[in-house]
Amino acid sequence: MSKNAQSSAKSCSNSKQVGCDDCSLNTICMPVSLHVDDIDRLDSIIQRSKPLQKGEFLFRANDPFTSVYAVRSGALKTQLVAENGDEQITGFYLPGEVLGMDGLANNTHTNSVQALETSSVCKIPFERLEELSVTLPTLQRHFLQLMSREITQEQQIVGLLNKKNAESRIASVLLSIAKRNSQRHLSESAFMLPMSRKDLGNFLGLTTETVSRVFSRLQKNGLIAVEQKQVTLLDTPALTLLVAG
Amino acid sequence: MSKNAQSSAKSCSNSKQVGCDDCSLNTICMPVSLHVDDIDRLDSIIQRSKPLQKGEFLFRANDPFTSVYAVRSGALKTQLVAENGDEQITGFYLPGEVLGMDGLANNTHTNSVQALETSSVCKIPFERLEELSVTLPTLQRHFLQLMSREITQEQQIVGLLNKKNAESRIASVLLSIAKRNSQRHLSESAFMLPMSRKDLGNFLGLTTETVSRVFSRLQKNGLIAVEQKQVTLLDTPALTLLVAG
DNA sequence: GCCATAGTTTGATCTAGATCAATATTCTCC
DNA sequence: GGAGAATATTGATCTAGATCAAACTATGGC
Repeated sequence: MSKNAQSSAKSCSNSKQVGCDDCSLNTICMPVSLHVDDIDRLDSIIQRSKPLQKGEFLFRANDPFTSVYAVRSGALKTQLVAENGDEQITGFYLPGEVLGMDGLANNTHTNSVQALETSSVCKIPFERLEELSVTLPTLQRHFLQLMSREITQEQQIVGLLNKKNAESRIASVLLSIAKRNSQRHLSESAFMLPMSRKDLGNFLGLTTETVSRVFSRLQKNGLIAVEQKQVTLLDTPALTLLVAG
Repeated sequence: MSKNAQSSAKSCSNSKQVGCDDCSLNTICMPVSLHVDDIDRLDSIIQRSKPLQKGEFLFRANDPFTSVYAVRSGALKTQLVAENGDEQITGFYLPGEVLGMDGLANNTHTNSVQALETSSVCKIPFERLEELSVTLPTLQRHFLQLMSREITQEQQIVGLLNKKNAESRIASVLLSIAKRNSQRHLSESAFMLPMSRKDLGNFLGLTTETVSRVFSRLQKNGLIAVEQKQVTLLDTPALTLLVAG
């Protein structure tokens, strides 16, 4: 059994055939109070396909927009590619999180989405979702909220990049992952980073070397323990203070 | 007549009582094909109030979310305020542009919005808009697109901050304003910057000094002419190249 | 018109993080 | 299991832009 398959099996708490109503992630991706038969209707439009292997693309920039996607297991990164070829990672997506709304503006995706490890997603065709939304106002509102949250998150990142040094930025990402893990009832103090130092640096506007140095320094100062991709937060209050500072 | 009143009268091509159907900005803020009576229905929910003076707030962070707003004249800035007090400007909004969608996520605004000069806005109560959207799917879709565009714009800014130097960032903002002016059939090579050097620096993650120096350098190299807030783009291709480089 | 205040410009110096470079470690695939 | 390729760490040096400092200029209030 490969390492990827292991980690996939571990992070995917649902078997392939499970529906939304049985999915342990439904409180994250669809935290709306829907009737049982409404959930069934939602469930009926959702397509589940075979998992993406590490490095595989879910879709690419300029692909036509058809659907949004909920992550079921694994982890993915979204990225923009500039004309000159250099890439900007715009986000990391963990189980329960929804991505793909970038494609709505022009019916074409601006981001490419790539699996960081073996990952599976639920594909939600947008036209079907829109039809469903007409009779389910709370579902409609939920999607507006998801998008609004995406906007405010991006704005937070802009603030992070403009106002914070390398240590704050790294601390912020670590705490963000911790928080999202705790929402999935996983450990919020010990976890596997799904992305490389390079990806993390790209996302945060830092070089690989700086990311590595900051990890070493945080470890030396007893705020975290790092062993390859395994990270343990040893002093969350200090990390929180770092982010604020 | 004050300078502000002049610039307001100039940039506001609509008198106070004009409706959406007569508003010269409707191709920007509501570029959806609506029937005449649908426009009237939209028009009927929109509230127009007295202009904001420079420095006045449209709303503040933590205010309850009730409405989104279309800029009719003037210019506004949106900003986040961190716990430690420092501010991050998240956007500048010009006539025809819609703001306030940040409040949808938690029914509370995360941004504060402040007038950079005398400005008037159309207030669009969101609940009324939602009701209207049920029977006007194109209106619904339009709002999703507005929000999607906001997400991709923020992502572009993240890329700008992470990958580009001071000159590129400034050039990028100048070209952005030029483009938005041209959409309003104003000059795209000569315009008044509505924001201070400080605001521009805050937005772009630069100090006032650096903004000032870059302006001087771009002027010395013949790419722009600057006289206080009046900017003239003298070599748009070179500026475009700067942004790409 | 005059003053106070805020905003802008320009110069000198400093520094966080980039860049360059070398080594070490971990994956990958035969 | 081993060769080669990624990926990560650590060190030395360099630099874009910050910071500190000092004029200079526009602007709003009286």
